[in-house]
Amino acid sequence: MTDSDKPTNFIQQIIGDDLASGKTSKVVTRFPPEPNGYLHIGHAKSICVNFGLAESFAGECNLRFDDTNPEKESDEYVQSIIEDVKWLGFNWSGDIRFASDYFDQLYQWACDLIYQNKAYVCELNVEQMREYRGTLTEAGRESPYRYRPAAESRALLEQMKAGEIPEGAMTLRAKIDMASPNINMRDPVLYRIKRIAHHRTGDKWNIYPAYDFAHGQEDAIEGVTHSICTLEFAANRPLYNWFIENLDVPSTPSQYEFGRLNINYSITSKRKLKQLVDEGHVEAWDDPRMPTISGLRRRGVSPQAIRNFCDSLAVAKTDGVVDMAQFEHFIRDDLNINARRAMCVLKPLLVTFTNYDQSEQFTASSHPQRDDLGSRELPFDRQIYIDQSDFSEDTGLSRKKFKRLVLGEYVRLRGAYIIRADEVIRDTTGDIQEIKASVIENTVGADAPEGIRPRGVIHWVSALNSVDCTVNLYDRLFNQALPDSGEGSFTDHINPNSLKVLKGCKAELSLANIQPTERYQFEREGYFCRDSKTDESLVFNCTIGLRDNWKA
RNA sequence: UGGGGCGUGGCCAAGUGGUUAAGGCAUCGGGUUUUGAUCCCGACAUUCGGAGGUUCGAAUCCUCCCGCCCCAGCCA
Repeated sequence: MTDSDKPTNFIQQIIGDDLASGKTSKVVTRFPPEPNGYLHIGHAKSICVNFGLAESFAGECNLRFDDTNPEKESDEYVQSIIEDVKWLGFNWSGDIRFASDYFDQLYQWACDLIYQNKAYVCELNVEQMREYRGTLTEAGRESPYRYRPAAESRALLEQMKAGEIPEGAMTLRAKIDMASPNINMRDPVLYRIKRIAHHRTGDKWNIYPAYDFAHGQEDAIEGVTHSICTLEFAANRPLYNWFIENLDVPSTPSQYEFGRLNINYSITSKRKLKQLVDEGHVEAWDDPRMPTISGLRRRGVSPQAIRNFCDSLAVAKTDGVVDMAQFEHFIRDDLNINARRAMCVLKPLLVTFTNYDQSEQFTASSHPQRDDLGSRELPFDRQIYIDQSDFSEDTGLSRKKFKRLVLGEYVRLRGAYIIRADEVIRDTTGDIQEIKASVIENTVGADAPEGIRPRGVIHWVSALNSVDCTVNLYDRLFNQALPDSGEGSFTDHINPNSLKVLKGCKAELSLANIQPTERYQFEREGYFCRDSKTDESLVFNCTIGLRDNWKA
């Protein structure tokens, strides 16, 4: 679908209206991750939505780190997020922004609120505050500290800031409405004491602003016009607006919410992905089985495939679960068009020709539909490898069911000769060790001669001129469609067989020195890329298998 | 349960009172093919969570009911 015939979503309609009415002159959006983990496919959707909206309306999109909680954040996460956004191909407007750059301004606004008698320092502890807050059905009670004089709150806040008050002893709270049906409005915490260093501000601060007190004001400072977030923040919107209305902010942004991305057999929660890493269920954040941007990159998924997938998703208020097959479709779609073809035998079976003793070199195109991708040379010798699954001794197999090599019959070697299997050589244990076969003359690049009907086309590699490699095959990380639902932990549903390592695979020579950023199709197998974390040996990661429409 | 949000085929969805309810994914047939890939054709909701009502006409408006998600962190 092209941009023009794609239906406009509700946010595009709102922006269109705002532009038409003059409410907005230039659209400014923002992608505001907290640097407390690596970005995942769910963030990719948010990135595409925010940057995409800005681009389509000739506006701008900021990259802002919402680093208001030093406890969970680090520079490692900041760097990974920057790399991932860049890799996806988006350009943010101006410099990278940090909530921590606004800490002074935020503090000033907190003081303003105190003098307006709309904020106070509260000495209730966590348990007491929970008790006073009330429940979903009962109103809360006002804190005994709610009406303390502004000057007193102001002095106490200064002490909190100076590190003179122990953690947990005091908070700064907004004075709104303890009976509000919206629990977020029941005197929310604005500042809490955290006497720990921040990855950017060091030990300058002993108090840090809470999300609600920071986010809208950050948007206002940056001139964000449309602040787009996910559905779970809808209940925070009245509070977001309350701060914008009660503070002397430079602009008035509006918040809109859309449904976050869920994919079956996967997880899109930073917290849970961190748990997978911390508990060692996966190798790291960029484990190729992870739905992180870095994991997908290492797996061989292209940024364009991720963007195409995200663009295929609806920006709406429904919270559905997208089928993994939909993502896989876009991964294959992009790879099919852009990946060079090569051959690699995963489970080698030696084939020796009894009527051929030369060495030739064939030229094979790198892509069946794209000449611009060039070609490569394929050495052909008297011994080759084919895949074990491509040979059978069962002569009763129908041609329709088994389009591969059968004892006594013919098969086409991709880009090379038609051959016939003549004899099976077994080892002492009775396993097939080698096939003796014959090359059919003059069949390279030519139709099969009269009377010879190859059952199909199989891939191969010269046994004398190929390279050894290791291939990592992946299966879904979870064996349950919704690992998060039901009783128990999502970790109970981890697929123990999500990684299969194949050693002793044989790759064609052209694959020996490729870069991890190049993506290949190993014909008849799937799409692969070289692993970026192992450079001493040749290791390939399977991005995704080819579609398999035949029923065995 | 108070508040907020959402329910259209197996999945994601368009649809904003007026021809036979878009499209994508998946699935199932068939064709092409030196990849069982790609590509190409074809099939796939008498019905829009349910029940009433308004209307010449309803997925779209009204009423009631049912179901699912989010909010009771000094997380974001």
